[in-house]
Amino acid sequence: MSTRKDYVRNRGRLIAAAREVFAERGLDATLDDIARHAGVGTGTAYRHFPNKQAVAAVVLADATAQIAADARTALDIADPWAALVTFFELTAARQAADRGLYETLTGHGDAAEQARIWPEIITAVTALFDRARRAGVIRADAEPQDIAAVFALLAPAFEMSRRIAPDLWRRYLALVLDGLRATDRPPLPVPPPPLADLDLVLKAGKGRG
Amino acid sequence: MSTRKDYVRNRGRLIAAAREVFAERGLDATLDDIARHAGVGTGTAYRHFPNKQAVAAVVLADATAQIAADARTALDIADPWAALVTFFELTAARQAADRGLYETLTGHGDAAEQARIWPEIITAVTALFDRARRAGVIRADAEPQDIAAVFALLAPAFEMSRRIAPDLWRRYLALVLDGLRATDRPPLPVPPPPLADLDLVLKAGKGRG
DNA sequence: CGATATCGGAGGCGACATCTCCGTTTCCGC
DNA sequence: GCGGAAACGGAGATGTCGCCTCCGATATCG
Repeated sequence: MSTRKDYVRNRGRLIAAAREVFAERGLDATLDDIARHAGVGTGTAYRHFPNKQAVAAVVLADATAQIAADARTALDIADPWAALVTFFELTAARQAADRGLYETLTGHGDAAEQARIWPEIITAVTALFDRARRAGVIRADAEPQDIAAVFALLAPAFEMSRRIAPDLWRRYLALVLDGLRATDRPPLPVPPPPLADLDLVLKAGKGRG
Repeated sequence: MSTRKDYVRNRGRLIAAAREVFAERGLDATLDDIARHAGVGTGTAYRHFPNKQAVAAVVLADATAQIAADARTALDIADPWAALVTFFELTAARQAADRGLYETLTGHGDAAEQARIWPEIITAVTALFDRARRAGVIRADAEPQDIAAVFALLAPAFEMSRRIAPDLWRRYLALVLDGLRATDRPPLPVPPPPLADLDLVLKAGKGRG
């Protein structure tokens, strides 16, 4: 913990660069990439952080916390369905803009970060779902853990958006939300995965077993 | 092209092993994996096939052709919505059982195989969509190219199914189909990607730009 | 049984990401 | 300013991994 000017400056540059690089290229980006983007040497990067995971943890901690906060904030919206839609759209927008973020949320990143953030998200979303169900605006057989699956489904939509049109994800989010809305439709054919298997839900989409 | 007993036997073993290995582990499986699974040496594998892509092409050619055939067959079903649902369920089931297949369809594999099969699929699905739209059972703003996106969205669901419960994908397919069905819902917020960008839709979900 | 096609799998090769080492540069207190 | 400690930079050592080749061993068949 130094106060030297160059040390502080480079630390700031590294974190800013990490934010941009992870957002654009995802968690596979190398620490060398980040160092180059920050305009510092790789040695400097490794002096500031023991490894790539440490940088990712710093950069992504508040991004994930933000998601949970958004879910809690959405409870302030009076209309239960509007609250749910607002939460999904805000969260999806954050993910569409940050590849590292949705990779983290959907299981490609640090398992510890997921284990920390998901229970928080699920708790907040459960409140949103309960309210929506009481109001009869969400299909009765939707469960809070489906949100983890929905985020996983949207990951390819975010990727498409990056390549084709920045807003394309809105189309497929709307499609999924319409499927989630209450109607006279037949019940979903299979129960959701048990909450205890949330980690498995998230790891899906990732390769290797 | 030999008729020696060991040659023919090993070729059969290799193709059978490739089918299993690609289905279970996806296109990232190595030809060495396939050889080991077939109980032959890697040298043998490389004598029968110039490289991994060649094996994949042999193994996946009929699987993808089957999808297109399924779409055409679905046109024989009288009810337009039932035809669409049947096609999706059949195709999704095939993909859920074969990781190599959905990786190929959604852009992780050989670009040539995709370029060959997708126009065929889109043509057949366009007929299904047109009929459904005329009958008013599908939302008017759904386009045939959305099917490529829907398959991409389902890929994570297939992955989950493999890890958690073999039928879990049915839940999320049902959700998406319910979103696709005609109702009094607001139109989708963004147009679908142009047909000309189909290759970009498919490449999404894959890493690196 | 011998000629020849085929087999098997160790290992060469190239690519790639992680992280270290040490000569050079910057900083800051005196 | 000046000197020494702190920090920098980036070449390259290291380890991993997948692709594919080579050649001595083995199987097939006339």
